[in-house]
Amino acid sequence: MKFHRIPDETVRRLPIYLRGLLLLAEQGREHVSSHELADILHIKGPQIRKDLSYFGEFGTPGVGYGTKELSDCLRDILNLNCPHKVALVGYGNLGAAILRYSGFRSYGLKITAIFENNPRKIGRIVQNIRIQDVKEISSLKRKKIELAILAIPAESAREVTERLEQAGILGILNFAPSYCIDARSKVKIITIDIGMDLARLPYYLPIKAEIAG
Amino acid sequence: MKFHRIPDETVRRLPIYLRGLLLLAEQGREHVSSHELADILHIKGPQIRKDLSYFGEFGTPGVGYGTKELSDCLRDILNLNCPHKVALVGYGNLGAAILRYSGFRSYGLKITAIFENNPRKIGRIVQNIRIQDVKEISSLKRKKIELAILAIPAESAREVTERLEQAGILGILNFAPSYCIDARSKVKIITIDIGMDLARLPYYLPIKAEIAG
DNA sequence: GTCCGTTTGTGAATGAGAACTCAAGCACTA
DNA sequence: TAGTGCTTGAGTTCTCATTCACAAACGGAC
Repeated sequence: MKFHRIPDETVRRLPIYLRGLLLLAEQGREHVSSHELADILHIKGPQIRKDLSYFGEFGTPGVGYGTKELSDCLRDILNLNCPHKVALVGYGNLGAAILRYSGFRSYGLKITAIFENNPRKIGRIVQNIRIQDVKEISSLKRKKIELAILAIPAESAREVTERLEQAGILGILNFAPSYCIDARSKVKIITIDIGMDLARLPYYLPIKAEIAG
Repeated sequence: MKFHRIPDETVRRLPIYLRGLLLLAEQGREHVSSHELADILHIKGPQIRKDLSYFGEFGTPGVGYGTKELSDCLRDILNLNCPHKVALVGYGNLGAAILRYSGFRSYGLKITAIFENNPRKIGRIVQNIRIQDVKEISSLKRKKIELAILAIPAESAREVTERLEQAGILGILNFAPSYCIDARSKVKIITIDIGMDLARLPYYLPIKAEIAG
């Protein structure tokens, strides 16, 4: 294994591999070949092998990958071994849904702080967490929280992002449109834009009004 | 403009262009250059021009693109001119949040049917829509609904997807893990996997425990 | 009507990622 | 110890996407 820059797409797939392996390990499987994993995850075998080879040699020829070993390694690579505290900014419909979403916990990610704009929500306690004023975001530095989920309207996204950055946040999962956020920010931002994804779905409907050229 | 296969990535960006243009038109801007649009949307100018050139010639040299004209054309291309009814499957935390999300409406997309598994929710009326049993999904054919949003647990994703397909659904916005869904389905499926996106965020944290090679 | 500054549309060049292929390696058998 | 059947790891090829660069086109000034 030589040194290589690791493609973004590879990193994007690592959590998928991890989930598949955990599933198999749960079922009692000790080994799995890249070919079988490919069938399960709908990702081609060579793709899986190449992705993994960027990080080391985890498999044994003739046998495959140890489900337990490889999932442990992937946890290490993804930095999911130590638990991470996450701040949730915005407790509207989406924020509330995310707080209640349980899928994060198995990866050691836990929401431990919530911030809101709306004075009527500030002070309320949900899931044992007191909702704080957005102005108190700076307190995150003290609490050593490095990750945040941004579930607020587009208008305030830029300002809040800057505030998070100043509070020492290093990674953001952002649900606001990506253009709302300062492009030259040093923080790693992963954007999920549900509206955009739904808006391009009708494009694929077969009965399509062609536009004049 | 010669005939070209249109790249997926281009289609993915079209709604972004549309949103930017609508924003500018609202502000009273009549024209915009690709360079200015690039600054706003954080997408390079040549990229924008090339993307648009796949569909026709919308701009005038020396002037730029008409905000109104181009946004109308993009609406046509994206098939967002006629209103679309959307079925929401799964009325848990996420489903409820999506129902209340208003961003869809400006694109002519409206949720007009809701399905659930949980007998305690079936029959309830939310936003003037009666929650139906998942078993009644076949009724979508009669109602001429072609799009669906899937906000259900991973376990039932495969079965429900098949049901949707049989009911004539042609496009799905899916929030379950992508491997849960039959890969050889003919329906267009766009998957959003929030858990996966959050799980790879810690990878980018600078203090990273390197794994042994 | 002509010149000038600006902006488009697009072929060509570059870059990134996916897929293919196969030599090398391991388990198992005898 | 040698042979067989799988499976990995990685160099090569191929496909797709982005960026560059420039000729052609337009508005406005004079």
